[in-house]
Amino acid sequence: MLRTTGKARAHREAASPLDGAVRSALPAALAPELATPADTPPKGDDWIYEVKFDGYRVLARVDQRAQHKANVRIFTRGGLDWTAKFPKQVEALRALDLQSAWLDGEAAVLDDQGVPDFQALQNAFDVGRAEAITFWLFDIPWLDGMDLRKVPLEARRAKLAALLQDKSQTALRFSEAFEGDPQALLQAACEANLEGLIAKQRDSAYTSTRSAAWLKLRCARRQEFVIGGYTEPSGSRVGFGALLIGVYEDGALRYAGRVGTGFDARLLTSLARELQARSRKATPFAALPAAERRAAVHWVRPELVAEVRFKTWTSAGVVRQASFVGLRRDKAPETIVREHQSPPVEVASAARGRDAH
DNA sequence: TTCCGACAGTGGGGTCGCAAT
DNA sequence: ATTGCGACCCCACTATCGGAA
Repeated sequence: MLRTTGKARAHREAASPLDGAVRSALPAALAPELATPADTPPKGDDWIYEVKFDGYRVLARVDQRAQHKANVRIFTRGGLDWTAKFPKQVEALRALDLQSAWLDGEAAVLDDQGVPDFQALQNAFDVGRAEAITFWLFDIPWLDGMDLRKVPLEARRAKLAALLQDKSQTALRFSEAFEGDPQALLQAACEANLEGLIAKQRDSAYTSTRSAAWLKLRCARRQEFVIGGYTEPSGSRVGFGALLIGVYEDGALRYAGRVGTGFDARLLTSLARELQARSRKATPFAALPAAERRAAVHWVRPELVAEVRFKTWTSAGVVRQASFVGLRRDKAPETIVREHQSPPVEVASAARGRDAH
């Protein structure tokens, strides 16, 4: 099944009656396989490792037997038809030496250092900038009438690599696999500022669900932030919605975004009490984005320090994909600044069991 | 019986398009 | 012209439930 929330689905079907027909072109059985988050690399040598591209997941359907224009279509993970956004890829897919196929990969834009840049990808959809987009293809669950989903991963990838031998073109590229000591590979990936690695079992089938055969190994950053405010909870949420966090820069508290996940119900309640006890009228942040000035926010005295795990800093200087780790009562708020050279990899953390297998 | 995977529901940043102001 | 909002993309995380073990 495609993974969308019930709410989102209802919105979409109400918005466009065509969407249902479009989604039906994407067989439920070919929904993209998802990786399971893991804290430590797997043991053993029956795994291969690929770069985790920070982009949009794409599934491409090619059917050259049909002579009409729609013989190549590109779908998002949610099943939306985004063919029109990738003209260069459509052309390149038509030129492949095959009759029919489903191809699985990630659309990404690389920066100067060869690191996938998510914001650059979003900008690339502007007119005339789609040239920068590359599909990094890593799987082929269907080829020339053959269902390859039960075929071992390495055999599928060999077929895919054979189709993508032309390295001169940038529209479509084969996502190379790496072998070796997983700790060292992950360390190297993180030092290269990559988002992480995907570990895949060599002989695994293509399962269309979240599978333990595909593991997501993240390069997470973490550091402390000063809590300067919080938002109201909504829906069934208790305590508060999100924390507004910041770091000191030239003696002033600079806004660094929100963190709204990582708390359980008990922590939401107890933290809310501590925040209310520090309530104040004026914002402690030096310069707030306009949207944040308008938002309904409660300000607090900047006395609490939160440790936060996040993926990247955005160009606006706020954290992306942040989650709360814990309060740091041992840290003085005035000492909290942006850490530029923090060790990026957290391979040493204890396996939490569930994620690791 | 216990455990685990899938799902729903919170929360985040960013872009786009469109309607309201 | 500006602002607000929802629909998309990416995602992290918790709570819950039903079926597998």
